[in-house]
Amino acid sequence: MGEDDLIQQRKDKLERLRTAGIDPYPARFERTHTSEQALALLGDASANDTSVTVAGRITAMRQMGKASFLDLQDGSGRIQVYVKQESVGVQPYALLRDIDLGDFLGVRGTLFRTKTGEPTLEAQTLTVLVKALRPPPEKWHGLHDVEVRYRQRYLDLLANPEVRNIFIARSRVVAAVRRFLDARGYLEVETPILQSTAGGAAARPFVTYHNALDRQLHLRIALELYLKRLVVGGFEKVYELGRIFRNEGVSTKYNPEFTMLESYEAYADYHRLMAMVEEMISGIAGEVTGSPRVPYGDTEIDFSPPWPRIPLRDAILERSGVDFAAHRDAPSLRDAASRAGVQAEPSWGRGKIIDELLTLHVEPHLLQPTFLIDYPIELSPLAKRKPDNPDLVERFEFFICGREVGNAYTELNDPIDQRGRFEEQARLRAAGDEETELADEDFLIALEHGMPPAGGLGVGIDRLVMALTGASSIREVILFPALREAQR
RNA sequence: GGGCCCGUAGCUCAGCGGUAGAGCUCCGGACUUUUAAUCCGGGAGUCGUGGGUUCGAAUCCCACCGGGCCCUCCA
Repeated sequence: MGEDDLIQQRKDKLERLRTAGIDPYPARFERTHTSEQALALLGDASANDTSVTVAGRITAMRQMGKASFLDLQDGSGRIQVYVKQESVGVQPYALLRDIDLGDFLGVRGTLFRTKTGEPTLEAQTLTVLVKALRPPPEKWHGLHDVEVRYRQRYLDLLANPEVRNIFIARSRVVAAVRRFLDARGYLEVETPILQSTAGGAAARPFVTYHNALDRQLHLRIALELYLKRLVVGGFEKVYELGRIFRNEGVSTKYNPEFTMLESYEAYADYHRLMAMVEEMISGIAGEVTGSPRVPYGDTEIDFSPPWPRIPLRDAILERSGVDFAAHRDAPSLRDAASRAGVQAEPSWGRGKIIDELLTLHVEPHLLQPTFLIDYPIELSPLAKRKPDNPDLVERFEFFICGREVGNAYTELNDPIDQRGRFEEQARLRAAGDEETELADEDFLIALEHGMPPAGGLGVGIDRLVMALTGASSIREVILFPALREAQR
């Protein structure tokens, strides 16, 4: 029986229902209980014999002549339904002939326990709510084909409860972030996704076009520059939780659109932000998973503060033997890096080589939450210099499960220094580096009006959810991850 | 963009030069407390697509399409 035949069979059943005067797609249905609420009633002796009405999708059917058992799944769980010809009548019972797995049914009845003790709803009336025209995934093995899981996520969600739980966790993480920041007096804002120049990060943007304005636009690659304008405008604590877009490859760590949290707080510096990150993320871990320690593979991640704070220079020196502070120019550092196995291309500047040393030698080892602090100025065109060392900036990134999850710094608010940094980025771009920060004249004008000292934070929400749920691929925490166009 | 692996029934998979298979799903029959219900019977396929080698290709070779993992790219 091919797929088309299975669908035709279900269409035939649909017609039989219609012929019998049954609407297979009624507009509404009143249920009195979810499956979870109904099951809870069985523990309550005073509720015995009360009539309950539930509704859900049929996930299993065991028919035994004049009686049948159905499993009904709804948003709260699953409940077994017992349908007896004697109770519902001969005609309604015969209806089951035209019911399939995947159909939705409303059931009114009373609760009892079977002889094996399973709480069960004995049906008095059945109502067809939806006739499904395609068969659901098979029940034993469930759905494992990764491509189908991603392309038809609804089937994945129906068949695999652990997948459902990941996305429930994701929703709770986002809600907890909002609660945390709102409670600290932050204001949630929304800034443009379509921008004339996409700034705030070193990444290639997607390009699009506005017909009426006859103008090329870019999808944002970061939230940063607009949020800082708001700090200039007097909002002292702002944040945005939003989708950003980067025109780059797809892998277990990267999806071209992902969710970023960025927050800015006047009169905070990067030390304050480290304390806030520890408090926020360990708190979220507790709220979402029930504990600040979360299982990860055969070990566990401990989110309890404080997290180690390691200067980037020390971390790279320890893991690769390269002391970038001892190599003040790109050629010298390139030599040292190549001895440590990093093949730097000629177009790479000093910052890019340091970044590569970090990615290759340090990042994979940072399983437990760790702050790396004090980055070289070449890598951080929007961060404020350290007062005692102008080659370094007051910046940290934090890592969990061997992946970068967040980035923060004391914001550069000196407009003249900022202009100089953009000019340096432009020189790197001219030298062949495609991923540099683009100068944003409008942003510079804002800074020239004066931005208070401030600390800014960015957190990759997808990767945070990965760390909290033990997911090994970013596609497991994005409902509809980027894929190539389907065949056929 | 590169390397390795994968694509066979609606689902999960076996078969790896000689007539396309299993379990579940599906259809018919029996069955009033089943729960991977059971028992009897029956259906189900462009073996990802296109070329090639061969008497003969799901099986070997090449290209393409799609997916996975690893590299590259990427805060």
